[in-house]
Amino acid sequence: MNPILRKLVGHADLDAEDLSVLADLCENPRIVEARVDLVREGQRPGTVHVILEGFACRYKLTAEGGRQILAYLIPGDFCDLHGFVLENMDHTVATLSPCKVVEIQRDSIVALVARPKIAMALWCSALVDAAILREWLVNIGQRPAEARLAHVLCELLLRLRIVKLEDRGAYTLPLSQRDLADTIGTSAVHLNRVLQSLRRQNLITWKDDQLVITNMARLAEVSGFNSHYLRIGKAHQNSERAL
Amino acid sequence: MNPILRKLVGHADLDAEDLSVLADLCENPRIVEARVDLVREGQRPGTVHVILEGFACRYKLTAEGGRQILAYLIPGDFCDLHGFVLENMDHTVATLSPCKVVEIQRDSIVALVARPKIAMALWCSALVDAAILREWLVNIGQRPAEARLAHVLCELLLRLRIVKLEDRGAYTLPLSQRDLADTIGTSAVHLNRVLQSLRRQNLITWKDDQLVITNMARLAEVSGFNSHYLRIGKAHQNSERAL
DNA sequence: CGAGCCCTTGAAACTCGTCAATGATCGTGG
DNA sequence: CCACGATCATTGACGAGTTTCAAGGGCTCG
Repeated sequence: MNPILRKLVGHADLDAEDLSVLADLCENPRIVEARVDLVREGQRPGTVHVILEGFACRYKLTAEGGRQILAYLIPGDFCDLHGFVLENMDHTVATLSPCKVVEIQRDSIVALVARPKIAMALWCSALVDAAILREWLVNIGQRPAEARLAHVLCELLLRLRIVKLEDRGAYTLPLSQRDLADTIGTSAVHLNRVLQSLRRQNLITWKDDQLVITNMARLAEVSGFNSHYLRIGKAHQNSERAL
Repeated sequence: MNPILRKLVGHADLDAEDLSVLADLCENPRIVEARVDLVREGQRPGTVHVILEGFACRYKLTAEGGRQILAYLIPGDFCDLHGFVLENMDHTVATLSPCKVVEIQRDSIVALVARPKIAMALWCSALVDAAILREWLVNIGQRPAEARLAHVLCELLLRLRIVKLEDRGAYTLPLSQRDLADTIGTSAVHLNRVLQSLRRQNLITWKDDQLVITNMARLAEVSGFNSHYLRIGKAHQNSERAL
């Protein structure tokens, strides 16, 4: 079952032909190993990348050598639709874990957005991405490191649930501590301490890439997490019936 | 001369009729005093607001009472085009200074986006807004407070230049220090100290809302500022000829 | 004239970053 | 096969950046 479908059905009332067009996109996936740049800052991508399996991210490097992760790209996410309108990328897209990726050609994208419901779903999805970015800014700007980390873990839980990659508070989190540090803007050392604080409070466990949120209510509380910005609608909640 | 035009001509090759349609929008502006919410989080705006004069912002409040400013809205900026697609706002839009604002009705927006070049220009403009948001995340996540402040001031210089509200490094900055603190995620006290550090280095002066960047090269250097993400193209640089 | 807001400054406390060292795991090549 | 280097997680000590608390001065406005 295709994560693109799972994601987009939450944003628009796709009909059978829409679904089959989307399913056809995933014909020839490519396996990409971890830590590979898919599209680099300054480039103009000729194709659109979609993640089918694994974790990828957007990031930017600073002159001082720091890396800021700007977004996580999880199965079902389109990486570079903006590259279609603007000349070149203002950031880099890279895999964090091994990934299964499809590259969609320009023609296919044009065919996609010619279908009104799919265009609507992609449009909504882009707006949710922007809302996530705003929430990250609040997160990094206003909260202490422990709350920042907790917030990111809460958000991932809900995003992965949409594409059915979460099971009762548990999901695969194939990241290094440095990756997490670069997303919440702390040093790797401090991230480690904050992580252990969450473990000591019995809020999470994390071993062998398996993250388990053992107390979601409490984790959401310490992080000030409110899922509203993710716009998880009825369609997503009952996506088993919608499909 | 209309700031909407100044801004959009940089993104698309608008013809005479496009320009006149855009100019007609600004017929009945409204004066709004400082610190007034234009659209609140959770609401679904029925109209689209455009700033013609003054400074506004997007912001979110946290449970702990903190405010994070997510974007500055300056003359020519559309405040809530996304409200058209999604049900409700994930953040609040408010004036920071007294503003001249126009409210565009749904019908007029539909008429606007029916014109391909205007739709393209609005689309590009939204993508630049997203790029600015990403750069802010890098700014807050990776740089120390002094560089963060310097970066914001550099960005504003260039954005205001596009709409001809900057003159040889000087522009009107009608914000309080608290506003700046809430944009770079520091306390107001620390912002004050960092501000004075920039003044002591003779990089800026700021008095009676008049900000002067006395050494742009140096200010850009200390903040790691690179204007690339703003996508200021040829059309903007020679906008006096384009109009 | 007083109230309120903004800017400014000092001192103390705290969060967080840097430096340094250790152990664990893992893939690679000798 | 084992040694080696590389990457990652962990911990301690120290210092820098930043917050909080507190107080005072300048300004506007009622």
